[in-house]
Amino acid sequence: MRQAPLDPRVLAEAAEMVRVLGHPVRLRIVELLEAGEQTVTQLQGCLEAPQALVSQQLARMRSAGIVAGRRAGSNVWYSIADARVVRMLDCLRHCDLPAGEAAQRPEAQQ
Amino acid sequence: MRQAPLDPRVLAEAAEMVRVLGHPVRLRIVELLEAGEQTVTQLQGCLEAPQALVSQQLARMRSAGIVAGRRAGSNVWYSIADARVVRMLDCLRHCDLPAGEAAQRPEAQQ
DNA sequence: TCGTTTGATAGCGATATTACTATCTCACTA
DNA sequence: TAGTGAGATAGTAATATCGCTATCAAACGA
Repeated sequence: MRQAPLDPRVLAEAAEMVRVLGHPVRLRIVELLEAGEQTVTQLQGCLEAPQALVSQQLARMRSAGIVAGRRAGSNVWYSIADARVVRMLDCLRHCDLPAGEAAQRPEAQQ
Repeated sequence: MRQAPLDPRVLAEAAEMVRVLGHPVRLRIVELLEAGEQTVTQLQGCLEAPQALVSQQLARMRSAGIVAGRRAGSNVWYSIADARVVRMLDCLRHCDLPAGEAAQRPEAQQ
């Protein structure tokens, strides 16, 4: 039974979102944001990455509509702005390949 | 309640997979493969894209372990090789934002 | 007002992607 | 064996991404 294919526009949108998420730092950031709003400094602390890098990745995600920032005093609190992201994370978590899948990949074996 | 974060190794793996999926043509290909094995020519027909492009994207996905090809005579039948992909598609489909989400994006709201 | 903290950007070099054309390798068949 | 259809791959130019340093701009506190 054929699944209904994604509408072309939705697919393009989805690909764009997925691409932005396909980066280790950005993926970790959204994972951290899943727990609630975080400031750049907080994220920076968790990621142990230079501030500029964190800010850059946030900017990229912001312009993709994945996260949103809200200024409060001298801080900017970031949060997830696209519901699809949460489900993607959920999915990735529940799909955590049990170490076998990666191993049994043929790929240049021998 | 904090969700258990993705294991770092799994996260890196996941980011890699997600990145590969984050491309309109590749995303469409896996969507087509969801319906079952397809040859390159079949995919090419659906995608209306030059053969080399399809083959290249397949190669990229193959080397990422996302799809697998099996030769049968002069044809190569491709199929999805990573279970996570199917769930990702599922997730994207069930999240198909009904044109509203994109519109109500805050984005530089004051 | 001066210094500090928090965050955003500019600019840059290195590297990766993209999509294309042209070519090459198979497997099959006349 | 020559020809053909199905795929894979080299080569390439345009563009995008990555992560860095340096700087800029607010907001705040002394």
